[in-house]
Amino acid sequence: MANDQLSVVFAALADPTRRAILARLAEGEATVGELAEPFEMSLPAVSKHLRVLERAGLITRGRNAQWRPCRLQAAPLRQVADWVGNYQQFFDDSYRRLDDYLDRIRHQGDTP
Amino acid sequence: MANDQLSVVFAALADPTRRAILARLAEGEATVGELAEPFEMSLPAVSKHLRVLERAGLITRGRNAQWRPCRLQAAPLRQVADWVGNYQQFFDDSYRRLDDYLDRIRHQGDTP
DNA sequence: CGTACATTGAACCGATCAGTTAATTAACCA
DNA sequence: TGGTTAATTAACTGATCGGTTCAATGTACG
Repeated sequence: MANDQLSVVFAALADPTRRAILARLAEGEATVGELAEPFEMSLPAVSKHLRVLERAGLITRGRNAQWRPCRLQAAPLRQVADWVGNYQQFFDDSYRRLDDYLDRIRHQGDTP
Repeated sequence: MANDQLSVVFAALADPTRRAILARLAEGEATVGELAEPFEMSLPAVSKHLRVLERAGLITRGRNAQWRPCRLQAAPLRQVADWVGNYQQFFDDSYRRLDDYLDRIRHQGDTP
């Protein structure tokens, strides 16, 4: 995998377990054990996922006795939003073309 | 890599070469040779990148004699935009917290 | 027909990934 | 102090990635 920041973020997001973890963290911070609970995989596996998310800057980890509460970080998600936002114009064009197409087939029988 | 659609799309985006290819295609369709031109890698390497993008639904390929023109497809990018949009609220909260914080340190000297 | 061009396929390589189990660290608690 | 709990590290595995080179395919064109 490439090591530029955006690539690291996208790679971190390319896994449903990690996205589920982010969704959980959007509701508030949680410990590793709490985050692992919904999954069938081992704890070290979850720990590795968290490390991937941390290296992508998507989460930070604090310390509270023997717990390591995780918190979601918005910045990389904004990066993603900004990147995909560059294609907004393309979305719009794409929709316009679809509309045109639908208009055309809609009026196809009008002038045979 | 997981094989659910969104994971496949994110994985495809987790490479600067592939993102550069998409950026190029946002300006209009192009052949494999044209797409490969800016890069130092071999043509088969670019061909592989294109296959990854195609399997993610990010591009489609047509046929024109011995050329295979590639076109950008908006749908998966919309998927990404929608996904990240779910965190918009979190962005806003995050900004609000930052604003609060900035306000606090800004007024720190006011009431000692 | 034969040759040149655009692209893909096949086989291979080293690196990384996602998971496992077992051992280790670190903090609490009685 | 010793035991329990939370989490990470270490070592290993099979699969996938991103790149290479060389060969094959398919199309145009003289």
